[in-house]
Amino acid sequence: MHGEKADGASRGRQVVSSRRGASPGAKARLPRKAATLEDIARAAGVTKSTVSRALGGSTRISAETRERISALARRMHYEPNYLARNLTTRRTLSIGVVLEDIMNPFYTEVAKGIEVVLKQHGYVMLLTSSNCASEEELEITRTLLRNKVDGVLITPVSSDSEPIRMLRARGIPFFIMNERSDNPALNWVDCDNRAGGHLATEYMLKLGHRRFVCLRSTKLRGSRDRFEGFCKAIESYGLSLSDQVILEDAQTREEGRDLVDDLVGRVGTGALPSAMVAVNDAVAIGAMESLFAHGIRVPDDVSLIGYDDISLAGLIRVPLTTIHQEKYSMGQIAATSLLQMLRDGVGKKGTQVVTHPRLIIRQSCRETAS
Amino acid sequence: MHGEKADGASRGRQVVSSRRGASPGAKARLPRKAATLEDIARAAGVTKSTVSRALGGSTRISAETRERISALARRMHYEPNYLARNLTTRRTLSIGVVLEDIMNPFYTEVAKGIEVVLKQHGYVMLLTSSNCASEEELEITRTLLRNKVDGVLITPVSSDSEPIRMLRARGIPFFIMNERSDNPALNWVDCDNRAGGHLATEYMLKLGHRRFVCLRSTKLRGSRDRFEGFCKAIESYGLSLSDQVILEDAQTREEGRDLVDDLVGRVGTGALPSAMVAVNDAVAIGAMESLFAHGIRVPDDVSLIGYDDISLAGLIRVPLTTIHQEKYSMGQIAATSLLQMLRDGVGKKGTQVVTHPRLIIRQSCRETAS
DNA sequence: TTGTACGCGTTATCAA
DNA sequence: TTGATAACGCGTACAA
Repeated sequence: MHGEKADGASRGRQVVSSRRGASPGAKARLPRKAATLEDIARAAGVTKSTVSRALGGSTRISAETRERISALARRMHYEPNYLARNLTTRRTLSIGVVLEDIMNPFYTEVAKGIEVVLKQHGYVMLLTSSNCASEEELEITRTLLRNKVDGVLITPVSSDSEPIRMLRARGIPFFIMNERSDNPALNWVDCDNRAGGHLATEYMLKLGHRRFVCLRSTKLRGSRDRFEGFCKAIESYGLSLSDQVILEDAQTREEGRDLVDDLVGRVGTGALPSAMVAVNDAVAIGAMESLFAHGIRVPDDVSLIGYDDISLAGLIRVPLTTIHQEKYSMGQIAATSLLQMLRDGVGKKGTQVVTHPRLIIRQSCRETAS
Repeated sequence: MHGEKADGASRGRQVVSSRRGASPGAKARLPRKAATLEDIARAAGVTKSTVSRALGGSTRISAETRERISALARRMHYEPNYLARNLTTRRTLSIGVVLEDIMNPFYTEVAKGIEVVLKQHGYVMLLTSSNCASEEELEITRTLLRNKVDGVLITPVSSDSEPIRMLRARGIPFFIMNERSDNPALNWVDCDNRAGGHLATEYMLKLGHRRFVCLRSTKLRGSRDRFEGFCKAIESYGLSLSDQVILEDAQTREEGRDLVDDLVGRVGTGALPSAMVAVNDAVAIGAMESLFAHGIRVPDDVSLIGYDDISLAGLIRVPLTTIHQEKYSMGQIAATSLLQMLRDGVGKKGTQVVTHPRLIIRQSCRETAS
């Protein structure tokens, strides 16, 4: 601890010239030169090939020299240069991860699932957000290619977007998350959103609700399927869709709040349907804010159901009944499968996994009074 | 668009042998060989140095050839190999980011701030969690070194931990987040936790509270300073610390809940102090759960204040009064400063930034009845 | 304005 | 078991 400061300054390291700041006019500071195979070879009195073998765990080397060289390498704080290694081996032990948005608690969980698996296998993760913008997604993908990632995990804007084509063209193994494709060659893991939408709506129907507000989205991933599930459930009960209030463009918490604000402003608090189905938890939370702000109680006056089961769903004002998605698993599945592809090669037919939604009953829904 | 499928398959590319899967017994699939400078040079009838200059924006090249080569490069879908480039330029345009835990909403916001800045400047982010474990942190740092990141952003287990020493020894620019150091050479951005702890407690005192439960931690980053702020505030009101209930080892929501469960079990619901100060929001949320479970209302019976202002703090059952930390800014500041160091070189004295906590008044605190 | 030649750190293929 | 040598893809002095 006390020796720490002296450490960096006084300890004699191999490279004497080419010190930082030594060369005049060098604006940007370059890192001290790290020990290389060559350095160790020199110190050990062998060639770098021998060192490479010793450290690489090759069999064609005597136990004695291996031990000697390993000790030396340790003493010299040798760390292999993965970049240089990639030049010959074509592998970087790095995986590109493209998510819609890191901040989104949904994707945060996915990221965690990925991270755990990758770390376990010694891979690093190059993480970026696409923000759902095609151009940005494309740019990111290019950057990943330039960095020679071994594979890519991606929640693409669309499964036939340009980045997907690029990855295919380059032959880079990749795995699609939270989206699916008809192409049997592609690998993906996706939630059964249709079933989820149906599940949510059916639960409300079973509680006796007959008039609905549906806060849907046309842009959000999987939202179309969820809406289809909603419609199917409604119709299976002999109800008419045209009797329901369908609000579009509900993506965020703010939009959820504003849409409900708007609706209440138009129809008043009295004529409100007794049930609300939201495309996701964020929208549901926004809707709940608006309802309470108007003196409408959840679930006493209006029942409300979300989708995703993000971590805060159970912690909000009224714990949210919602549809659970296996987010952590989604990341794990994708990462594990990708690494397997890296090991075994990619087959003709892709790996395609559908995860199944679960209803999580909390306190935001109740039976209708009637 | 329609030509897409044919693209990868039919267009004659240089490398004819060494196709994927072509070589028998090749277990791991290798990516198709991407176009290199050499390939373009051949196609253009020049040398690779010319191509390098044309694409690198050098001035010593005729506009005509530059245009011709650029067009060719575009047509051949050329992407520079950043890894190979690093061998000569010593820069990778990549930054290693080490956070305690990606899933932690606090660090998620920090990560977002970092990501935005890095992307803006064309850097990629190698993101990992240390999970607060020294060995893991060390291993991660090694991996980052091996990947030759240009710089590192880190929330270290401690500011004099081994990884910090390694980075210093290697001369790799790095920036510490959410932690500080006495060493004037180090760069860090940290919140003034002492002031924050004081702020929270003082607010409670002003509301009339005189008996406190303090849910503190000895492990958590910054928790000692927060506790000091707590103590100082208590004493400045002429109160005795020994009259307060100090509960240690409160880190997580679960621990917050269990500690309060415990306390209520021991002293009963009647003799509970009127105010609770938690080391962070997670602990506060756990405490709130426990209180409600015992029929103790917040803020009617007990006032409760958190710390961090994580995104869900305003959304929980009773919107949480808390101390706000500039998390997003913290990431931004660290990333921006690091990139600047990369450009201008690191000076003798480090950049050290203290961010100031703010009190966010919501609904979990109220004046004492008396 | 362009070409030649070399080095970066590593693995791989020979030959010794 | 070891050594010499050639890649790998790129940048860059230096020469033309």
